[in-house]
Amino acid sequence: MAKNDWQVIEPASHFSPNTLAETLDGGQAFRWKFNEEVGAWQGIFDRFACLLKLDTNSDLLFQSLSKNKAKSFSSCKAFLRSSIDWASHEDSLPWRSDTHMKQCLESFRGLRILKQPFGEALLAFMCSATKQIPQIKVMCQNLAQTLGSPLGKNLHAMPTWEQVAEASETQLRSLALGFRAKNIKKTADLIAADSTLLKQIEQASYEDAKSALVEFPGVGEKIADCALLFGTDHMQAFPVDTWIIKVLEKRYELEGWDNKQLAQFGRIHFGPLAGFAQQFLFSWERTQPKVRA
DNA sequence: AGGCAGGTGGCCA
DNA sequence: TGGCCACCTGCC
Repeated sequence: MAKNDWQVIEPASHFSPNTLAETLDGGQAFRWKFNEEVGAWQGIFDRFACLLKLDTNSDLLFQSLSKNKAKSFSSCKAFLRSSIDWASHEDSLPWRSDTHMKQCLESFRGLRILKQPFGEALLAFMCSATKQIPQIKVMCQNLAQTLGSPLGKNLHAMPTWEQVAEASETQLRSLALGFRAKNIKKTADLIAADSTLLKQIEQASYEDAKSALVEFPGVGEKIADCALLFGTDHMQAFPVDTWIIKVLEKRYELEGWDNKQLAQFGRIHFGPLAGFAQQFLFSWERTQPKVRA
């Protein structure tokens, strides 16, 4: 691969190798893997495939693997939310008064929230119920390979919801979706039946979008918050999953609070960037060595 | 070998 | 409201 195929997509990026990995492959997106041969992250988002790697001077380098290289480049910038000043976002989190938050920030400087296509985020997180990251990645890969549009070189986009709707529940089950298949099929039918529905939800306020999302079968508060955090600009969305429950109980002494109360605590304590804070808590907790009883 | 995993929905008191 | 349980599937 010729050197000049690489373009600087973000000069002097705020990423470390670790936080780039954690951002791309730490549980918010499921279509990235490290390509050992090339020494770069290879990923697919929207209708684009590309490579990303950090240069020694911490420039972030990009190489398109799909057609329409110019559009691929600008779309990847949007996907990375490159225009956001992430360092000042970090500074605005309540680390001054919250020692655990401070520790998480110090461990994951440069971590950020990606901007995935809304429909993709919703689909991926509908797959995520009681699954671990490697298995969610398999489901997404199966969905893309079987139902998504080809991008060349055995690369496939995630299917649109209309494409999902064309599959039967049985077919979806054969893609290792398990009991999620039924709800994903029903949700796909609802979305396919109203061509503006998903766009309307995407453009609605946080509260309105969340109420609309939880109407879909198989979408509760947690999945709705994930779709909104990773697929829209609503960074106040605060997904409460098992990891976050653990942190809030242990570090914030909130034993006995239910998930709704925990979500409310998160949005109040961490503020308008609660979802960004959540990602630090999540990454820290997820990468802690397991303690054996 | 059985229990559990980035949940949700249904049923029961 | 609050607690309990089934639900696919793969991995420890």
